[in-house]
Amino acid sequence: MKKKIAPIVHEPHLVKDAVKLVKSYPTVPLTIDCVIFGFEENELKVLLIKSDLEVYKDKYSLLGDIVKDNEELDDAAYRVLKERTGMNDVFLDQVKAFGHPHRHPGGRVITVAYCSLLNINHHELKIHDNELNWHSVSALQGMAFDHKEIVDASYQWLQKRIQEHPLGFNLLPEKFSLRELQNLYEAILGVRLDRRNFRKKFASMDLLIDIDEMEQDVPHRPGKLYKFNFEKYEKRKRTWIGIDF
Amino acid sequence: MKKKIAPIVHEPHLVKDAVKLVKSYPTVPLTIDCVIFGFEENELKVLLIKSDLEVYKDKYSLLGDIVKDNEELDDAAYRVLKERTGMNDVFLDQVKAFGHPHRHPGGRVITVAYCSLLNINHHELKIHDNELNWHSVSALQGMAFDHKEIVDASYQWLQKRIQEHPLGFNLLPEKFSLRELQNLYEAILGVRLDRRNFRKKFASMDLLIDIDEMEQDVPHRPGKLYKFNFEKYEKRKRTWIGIDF
DNA sequence: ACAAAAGTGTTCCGACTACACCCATGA
DNA sequence: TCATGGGTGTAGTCGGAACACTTTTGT
Repeated sequence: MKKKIAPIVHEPHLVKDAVKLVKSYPTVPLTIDCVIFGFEENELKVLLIKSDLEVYKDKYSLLGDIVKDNEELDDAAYRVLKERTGMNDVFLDQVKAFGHPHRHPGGRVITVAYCSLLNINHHELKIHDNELNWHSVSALQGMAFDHKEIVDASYQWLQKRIQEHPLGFNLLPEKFSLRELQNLYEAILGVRLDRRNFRKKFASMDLLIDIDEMEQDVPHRPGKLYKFNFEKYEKRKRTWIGIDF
Repeated sequence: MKKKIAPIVHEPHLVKDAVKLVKSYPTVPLTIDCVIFGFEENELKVLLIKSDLEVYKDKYSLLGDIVKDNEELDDAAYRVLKERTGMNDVFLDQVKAFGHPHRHPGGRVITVAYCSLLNINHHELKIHDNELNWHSVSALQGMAFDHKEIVDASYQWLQKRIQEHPLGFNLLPEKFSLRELQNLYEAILGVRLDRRNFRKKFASMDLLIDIDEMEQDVPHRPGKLYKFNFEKYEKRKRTWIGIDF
C-alpha cells in the first residue's frame, strides 16, 4: 500500500527554470476525503462525522484532512484512516478528484476522494468527538460540502469494483459464513442473488478456506465458516478477470 | 460535458470560520494533464510535446496546464484540449490524480490526468511549437515527469473502459468500415479477434448505421461503410452493461 | 412439532468460440 | 489470373439462470 517516496535529486543548475516555473503557478488548498465503508446489520454503512463549520451545523461530513507537505496522496488518506479507526492494513484506493470552485464555502479547496473498506467490528473508533458514527448508505441526507456527491461516486465505484475483484472480504470478519457473504453482495449491489448459484460461484473461484468451524448461537441450523484466501488471491490478481454476477 | 458552476452563496457571517479555516490550509500548485489518444496506421497514438524544461531536454510530455482560479477541473482539461487541437465535442474523462511530492523537479505539483479520444484526421494541430506530435503508445520512451506512469494508467483505464462502452468510435472517422473498427479494438486491447464473431457482436448491438456506401480506392474488395449511432447509444447508456470481448 | 436457514444438482438457454468457403475489386 | 481482404453460417461448448427438497439446529 505505502509507496516509498523516491528521493529524486536533480542537478541544481538544471532545475532552476523548473523551480521558477512552479513558483509562478497559482496554488490551491488540497485535501483528501475518505469514504470509509463498513457492513453491519446487513446494510452498507459509511463513517461520518458532524461538521465543525457553522454553515454546515448538524450536517455530516466525510473524514478528511489536508495533504501535508511532502506527503503522498495515498499516505494522507491512510493517515486519516489510521488516526480515526486505529486500523492498519485496510483496503484503500483512490476514487476521484473533486474540484468544483465553490465546493467549500470557505474558498476553493480541491479534494481527492478515497474509498476504504473495513470490518466494523474489528476496530474501535478512536476519537468519538463530533459524533463520529456509522450511517446507512441508502439513507444519507444532510451532508456538508459536496460530500453526498462524493459518497455516491464512491458507492458506484465500489459496486463496479466488487464485481471485478472480491473486495467484499475486507468488510467481513475473518471468519464468515456463505450467508453473510451473500448478504454483503446483495446489500452492496442492491439485488437478490440465487443462493445455490452464489455458492457455486464462490466454490468455483476456490478462494475460500474451509476452517471446519460452524456458526455458534444461531437460532437455526448453523452454517460452516470460511476464511478468505488472501494469499491465493494476491497471486492470482494479475490475471484476474472478474466475478460477473 | 461542461457543467455549470453553481453560484453558491452562503450567509457571510456563517462562513467566516470556513474562510478562516481554508486560509489556514497549506496550498499546492494544481495542474491537469491530457492524455489525448488517436488512432492512425493501425496503432494507438498519444499526443505529446517536447518539454520546455532544461532538466527534461529532449523528453516528451503530455499537454497540460495549470487550473485557473474558479475553473472546474473538467473545464481546464477541456480548455487545453481545445487550445491544442481546436476540437469541440471531444470525449474527455478524468482518470486519476497524481501527487507524488517529487513528481515535478521544480517543487510539488499535483496533477489530475484526463483521458481524451479523438480522430486524428478530424483536426489540425493548432500549435506546432515544441514538436507537438503523435507518438505510438506501444513504444513510448524518454518521457518527462511521471508522464509515462500517467500514460500507462490512462491506457489501462482505456482498455477497461472500451470493453464496457463503445468509446472506440471517438477515434474513428465518421464513416468507417468494420475492418477499421476491428483493427482499432485489436490495437487497443492488444489481441486478435475473430472477424466473424466481431461482426456478429456489433451487429447484435445494433449501434451501427448502414449508410449504403462503400470504401473507395482500396486494393481489394471494398467494404461497407457505417456510422455510429451516437443517439441510440446515449439513450441506452444508462442501462448499458458491457461489450465483453 | 415447528420455524428457520443450511446444504445440494439438474436442466435450459443464451452467448462465445472455432472454423472454411465464395465474392468483389484492383493490379 | 492473382492477391487481398469482404462477407457469411453452423456446430460445439461453457457458463449463468432458474428452480425444490432434505437436513440440522434451537425453541
